[in-house]
Amino acid sequence: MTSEQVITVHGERELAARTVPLFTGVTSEFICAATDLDTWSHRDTRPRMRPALAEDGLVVRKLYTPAAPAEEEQRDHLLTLVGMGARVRICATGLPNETIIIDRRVMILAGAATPGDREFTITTSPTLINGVYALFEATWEAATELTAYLHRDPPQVDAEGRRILRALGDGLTDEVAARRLGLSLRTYRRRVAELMRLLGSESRFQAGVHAGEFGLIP
Amino acid sequence: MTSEQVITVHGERELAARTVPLFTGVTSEFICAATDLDTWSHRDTRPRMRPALAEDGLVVRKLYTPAAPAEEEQRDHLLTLVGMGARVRICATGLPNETIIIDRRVMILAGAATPGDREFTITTSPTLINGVYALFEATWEAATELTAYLHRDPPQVDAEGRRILRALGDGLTDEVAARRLGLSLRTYRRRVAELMRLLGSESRFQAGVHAGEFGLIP
DNA sequence: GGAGCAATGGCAGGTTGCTGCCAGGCGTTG
DNA sequence: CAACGCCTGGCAGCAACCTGCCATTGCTCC
Repeated sequence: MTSEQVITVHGERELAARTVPLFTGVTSEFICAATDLDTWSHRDTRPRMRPALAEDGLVVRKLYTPAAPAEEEQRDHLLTLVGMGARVRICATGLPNETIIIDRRVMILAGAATPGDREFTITTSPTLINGVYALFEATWEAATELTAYLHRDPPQVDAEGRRILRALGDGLTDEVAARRLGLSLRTYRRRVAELMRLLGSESRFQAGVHAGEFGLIP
Repeated sequence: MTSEQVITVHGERELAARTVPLFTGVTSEFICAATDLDTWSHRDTRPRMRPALAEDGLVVRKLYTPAAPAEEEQRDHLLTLVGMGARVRICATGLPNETIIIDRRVMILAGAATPGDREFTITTSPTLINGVYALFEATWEAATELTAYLHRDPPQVDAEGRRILRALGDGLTDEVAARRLGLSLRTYRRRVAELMRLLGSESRFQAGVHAGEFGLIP
């Protein structure tokens, strides 16, 4: 039996001191998963990433929630990254605390956002890293490419719309669904027509496919 | 700055010695992600799980790849677990090395299956665990319930069926689609009805959702 | 208050989708 | 050949869905 160290640092200051050499020394792969861009790694790596990305052989993968491309500034930055060769995907389901894996040798996990300093852990344990790496792969596979994600019209569906989509997804007839949602048949169908226009669908089947693709049928 | 230990053990023997008390001491949540059931945790926990599951308040979540329910024996075992109150989901995309999180306080990650002994790491670092936990959540959300997964008839859709699904997904009316596929309207609708029965759908919208879920609309 | 506006819901008449029934074609089997 | 089963496609009738029109309601703004 052996034991390995997991270094825990408090606050971004201390973290930066320890990780700057890591970021500049990336050779083969840089992986990052986070909810949005408003994180230390964003602020920290932006100036340093550019030269690294220019080289060949370096894979940069970034995984975010839909919150990231929601704001224009962040979306533009993401597109810039894509233009520089990074691969960016959006994951419809909730995402982890920030996770970074460098060259599959070093991993940094961010703790919960507490009022005081945040905690970060840095580890080099191959077993730990491989485990998290595989988990990341699974999430990555299920996510959609940023470009494809932005290509879709922003499906801004409100709560009622989602209830209607759920009714449709449950296979209810319009009459039953309308009654269940407290709408008149006419209004329900109006809503459905609006949703179909919103989804760019020309038939209910197609609308079902689209709604599924947008993750609106949970 | 503090540092925490990650214990690395070699071989299942040594692991069992360290983890048996953990397994028996589960109080609130037991999470397991793996490719299939042929793992140490399966062999190890089967006898001990039963009483724990009987109690209320204990959540057991298990995440597997489609390989797990492929074999009848394993499928039966999974269904038994479900019957005992565990939640089992199947993740279409690749899955991690075996991961176990107990009460969100202890985490065990399995290393790669090397010819010799396997490595396992045991850690209690909250930051590490929370990070992996959130990653697990994301994968879990994207996965489908075992019962729903088994409920699907094996979506054995032949080439014509897929052409029809594509026509539906393109939003064509039955008349246009039938003409384009060289079928009579009647036969086309027969096919659609068959597909809907196959997909377990009660409306075309629902069929669209299901077809999308099965990846039949590329 | 009254004009304007947006949302609602009833109605009517249309299209589309769904299915039972039956007639015909085609290959297999006795 | 005849009988049988299977698939096809036309027809008819029904159910479901779609939408234009208009009266009503509730709201803001002048």
